[in-house]
Amino acid sequence: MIRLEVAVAAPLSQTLSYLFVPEEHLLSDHCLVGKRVLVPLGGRQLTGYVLAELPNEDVDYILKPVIEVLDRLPLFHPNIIPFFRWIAGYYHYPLGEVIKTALPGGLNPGSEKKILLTDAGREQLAFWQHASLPEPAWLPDLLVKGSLTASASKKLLGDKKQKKVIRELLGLGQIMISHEVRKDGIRQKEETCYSLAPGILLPPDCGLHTLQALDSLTEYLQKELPGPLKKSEAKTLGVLLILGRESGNPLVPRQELLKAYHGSAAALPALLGKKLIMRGATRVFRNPFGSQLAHFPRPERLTDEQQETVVKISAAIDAGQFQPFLLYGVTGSGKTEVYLQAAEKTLKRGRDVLVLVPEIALATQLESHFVSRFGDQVVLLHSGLSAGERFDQWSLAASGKAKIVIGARSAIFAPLADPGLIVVDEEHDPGYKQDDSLRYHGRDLAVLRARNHNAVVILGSATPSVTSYYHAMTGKYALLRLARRVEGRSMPVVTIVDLRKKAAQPKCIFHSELREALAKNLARKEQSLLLLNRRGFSASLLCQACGTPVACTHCHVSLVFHKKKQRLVCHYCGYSVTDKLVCGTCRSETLVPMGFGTERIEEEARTLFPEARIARLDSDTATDRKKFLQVLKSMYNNEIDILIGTQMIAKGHHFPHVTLVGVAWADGGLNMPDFRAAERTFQLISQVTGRAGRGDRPGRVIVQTMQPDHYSIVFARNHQYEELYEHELTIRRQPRFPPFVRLIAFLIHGEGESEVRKTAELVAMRCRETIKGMSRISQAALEVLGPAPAPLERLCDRYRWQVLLKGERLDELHQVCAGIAEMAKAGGDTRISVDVDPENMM
DNA sequence: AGCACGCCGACT
DNA sequence: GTCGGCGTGCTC
Repeated sequence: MIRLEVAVAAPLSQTLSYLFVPEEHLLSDHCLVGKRVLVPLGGRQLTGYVLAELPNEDVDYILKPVIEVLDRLPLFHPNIIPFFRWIAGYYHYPLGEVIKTALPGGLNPGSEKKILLTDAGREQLAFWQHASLPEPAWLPDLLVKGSLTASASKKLLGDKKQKKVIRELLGLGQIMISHEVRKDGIRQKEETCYSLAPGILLPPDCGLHTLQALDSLTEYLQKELPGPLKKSEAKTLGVLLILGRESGNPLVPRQELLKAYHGSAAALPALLGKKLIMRGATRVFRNPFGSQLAHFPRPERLTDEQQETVVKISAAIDAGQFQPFLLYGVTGSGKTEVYLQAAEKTLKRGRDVLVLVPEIALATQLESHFVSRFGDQVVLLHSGLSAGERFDQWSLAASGKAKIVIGARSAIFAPLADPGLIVVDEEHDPGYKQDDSLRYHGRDLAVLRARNHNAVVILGSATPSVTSYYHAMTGKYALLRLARRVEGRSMPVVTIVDLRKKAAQPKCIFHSELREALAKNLARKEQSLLLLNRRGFSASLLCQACGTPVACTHCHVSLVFHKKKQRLVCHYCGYSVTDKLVCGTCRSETLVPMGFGTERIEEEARTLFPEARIARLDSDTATDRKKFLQVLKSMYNNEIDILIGTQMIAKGHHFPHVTLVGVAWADGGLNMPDFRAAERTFQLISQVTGRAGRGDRPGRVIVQTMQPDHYSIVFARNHQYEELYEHELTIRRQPRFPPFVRLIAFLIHGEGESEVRKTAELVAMRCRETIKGMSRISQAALEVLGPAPAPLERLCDRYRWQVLLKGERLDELHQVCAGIAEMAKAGGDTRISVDVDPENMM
């Protein structure tokens, strides 16, 4: 009998203990740590994660036993558990939910309340169908199917009504409630295999046989094996023997047998009957790699800068100590090759490699490079995979079969036993910060995990985040620089076009410079890229009579007009209406599109250059990874002249034929109430600028803006990263903002406006009170801002208020935070979420 | 999060 | 008097 420490997948701040009674034969050598268990908790059953096996000392409550062990093999290594615990503490999130977030989805069984129809109910229902429909609408619709989960009915009826209906019908005896355990949706995929039965006489020289020599082998087997044997049967045996030898595994998948010799389909059952072969199953791992990955050969030589960088990283890998690097390399300077060589070195030392990339966009590029170099040691973890593929890739890493994991943000939790190198590519990318539930930062966790494993971590970027560069300047990270592009390519020339002066050309997004440059590029048969960071046709529809934009009914934002769909869409909650509208304020019917989106740019480009091959890439056109890859591929193959898109096209792609990049409206993000707005604008322009001139011909960039003198735009034009960094520091020193302080944002949101405001006031008050009770020095260092309505003060029918906490020391901040986390469940549906190190201030 | 337990208003 | 509304607190 053992006691287990279990973190359950529920918002509990503590872990719980359960009893486990092992079966005799499994007693000693099967450790449960890292496996999931099904456990009872307050009248229901849910998934828990075993964190430790504890000595069975007495406790003052009665332990309940584990219901079931859900895994045969652990899902994570025990050495990652301190990492999970740290995350739970740092981000003020329940440990069980942290682990649930970390694991691939779909592995979370638990009991579920189900509504079942009784015989009486069935009769009643049959009667109703002949007469009129009964009041609860889901009765005929869904109970006909036999059962309905309580949560599904809640969705249909609303919480209150459903409770009433259920009680009524329960009283009438027409339904009953049952608790059923919902099992994993995800299974291992298995494949039928055959092997030769043991003890079969083998030909002495069988090591030499190949499929070419099948006929002689068949003859041999037919002669030597006892009992009459059809030719097809002997041949099947021969194929089985050869394929088994070739792969080194006597279990041969049925599919491969059939492929090699079609006649085996009929022979297999006969052979089974004669006990000459055996049937089995092996696990197969679903393959998420697209069929057509480009092959990238190893470059013949590195640049001097690359060489120097690799040497430094190699030394750190050899030392086997925690060492963070910030690799600041301009676009096109060959950071990827540095990663690859560092990975190679790490593998040689017998350790694992973890590579993080921002969302799917980059995975494709880097993925190809890593697969070209390391083959099937590489697995992939990102949102583009199906749940089954994800689970398989996870298992490959967990079992040690795969040594390299490439993935988006959540891959930081990949179950590698011994990561010796963690790479975070494009470390400045805001996509590394998860913006709901567990609000972790993939890059920050990468540094932490590297520290836990005594690993090297490389944060790579052409435009490092101000925070990371600050850490490099203050000695927390070692700085590595790649200042020059590979093969002596020059940085593109950037021209800034002042949109204010060109207002004489109405309603055209392409001002003369850009239009002429596009035409020229088209004539030269070179590719162009056009960036605008807003999808849809126009930013809004404006009432011409009273000037009011059409707003979302659920959010405090204007609706974006999508011309092709002929709908107005809310980009926050997805609400949409047809464009046949009148102004909500003055009933006027003349609504005019205002502002631009990628859809509109595409339309104008097609009118302007009817002969050009134009494509658009944004989340409207790239609905899945396949479509996304298709566009990238045709771009790569020079089948597109002008590619229009959102930031999706700015990130990390290598398009060797692009020589012109246009930014339609560079300062679009500058007016956001976010202290990082300028930093982001600089990054976006620099990143997209970096797409130009990556081939033999030099690149050119045209940036259109209303604020040509803004420092972020001027510095981006001149490729002056350090200057931007210095300028940001002077701005952020006073009033204090990161990197000089750390932030914690409390977001208070709920349906009731006054309730939300009141709770926000309470949160701010509680913060200030806690601070009052602290030392003088702490009081001076800590600062509470707010409460104030969030910039997006209403989203998805919920009002939003903010309280911001500033401080330098972690322990002080967390002390204040602890008091707030306690009150996280305010009255009604008003919630307080804690965002440590917020990236998105909206 | 869910669910039980417990304390007050409007119905038979 | 009870039914059923929802606020508080616990879950090994």
